[in-house]
Amino acid sequence: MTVSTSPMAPEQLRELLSGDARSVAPQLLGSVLTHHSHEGTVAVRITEVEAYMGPGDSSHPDPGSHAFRGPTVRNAPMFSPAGRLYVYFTYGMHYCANIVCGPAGTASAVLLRAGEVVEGQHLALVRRPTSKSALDLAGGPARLATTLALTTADSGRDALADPFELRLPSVPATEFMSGPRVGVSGDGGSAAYPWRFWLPGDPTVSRYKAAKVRRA
DNA sequence: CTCCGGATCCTCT
DNA sequence: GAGGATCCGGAGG
Repeated sequence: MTVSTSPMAPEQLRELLSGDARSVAPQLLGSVLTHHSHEGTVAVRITEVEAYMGPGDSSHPDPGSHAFRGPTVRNAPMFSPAGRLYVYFTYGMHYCANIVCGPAGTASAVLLRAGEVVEGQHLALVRRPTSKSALDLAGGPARLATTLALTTADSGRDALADPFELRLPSVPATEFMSGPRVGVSGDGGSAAYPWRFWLPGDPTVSRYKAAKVRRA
């Protein structure tokens, strides 16, 4: 797969990310997040994201957001300047990573849900030995975080500075899909919050699973 | 292919 | 004390 991204001055990129997550999220489709370490370099082209808002925007309260009830120790990076990482630990074993958006003081972030490993496939496979194909190296938010070696130690760090790089696509995605967010319980996961965005037809995007209906 | 349960512990109530 | 922005493997169709 051809990757076409363009370099951009960090301050220009940060300005772009300072919009709210719902408008920034689709612009991140096709972007490439790179992580360098002593182990090597892994780069992921983002194919699926979700927007989460904070309590500051009263016109769009987001009950699915970690920041819905205000700042806590865990979600503090969501309130920090655009371009930082917000990484959290969940289900007792998984990490998930967001790019913080919006101006400092608001809590707007984009969850990186899936991507394609475009550099460092071997290292990615070492980090995710259970992967059965290249497609699932970063096909899921926790898989993507593992592939890039992201943990809570990275939460609050700047994604636009060493050891990270973020490049937006040279041409923004002209077509993308949107729909309800995955795994969000309550109203926040309903069709009233169609804040999941993905590149149509990309094989790394998780197949949509409708919430299962249960009988009493 | 789909469905379902277990893993495992941090975070906030 | 409950539940989670998930993943994986096993059972069944």
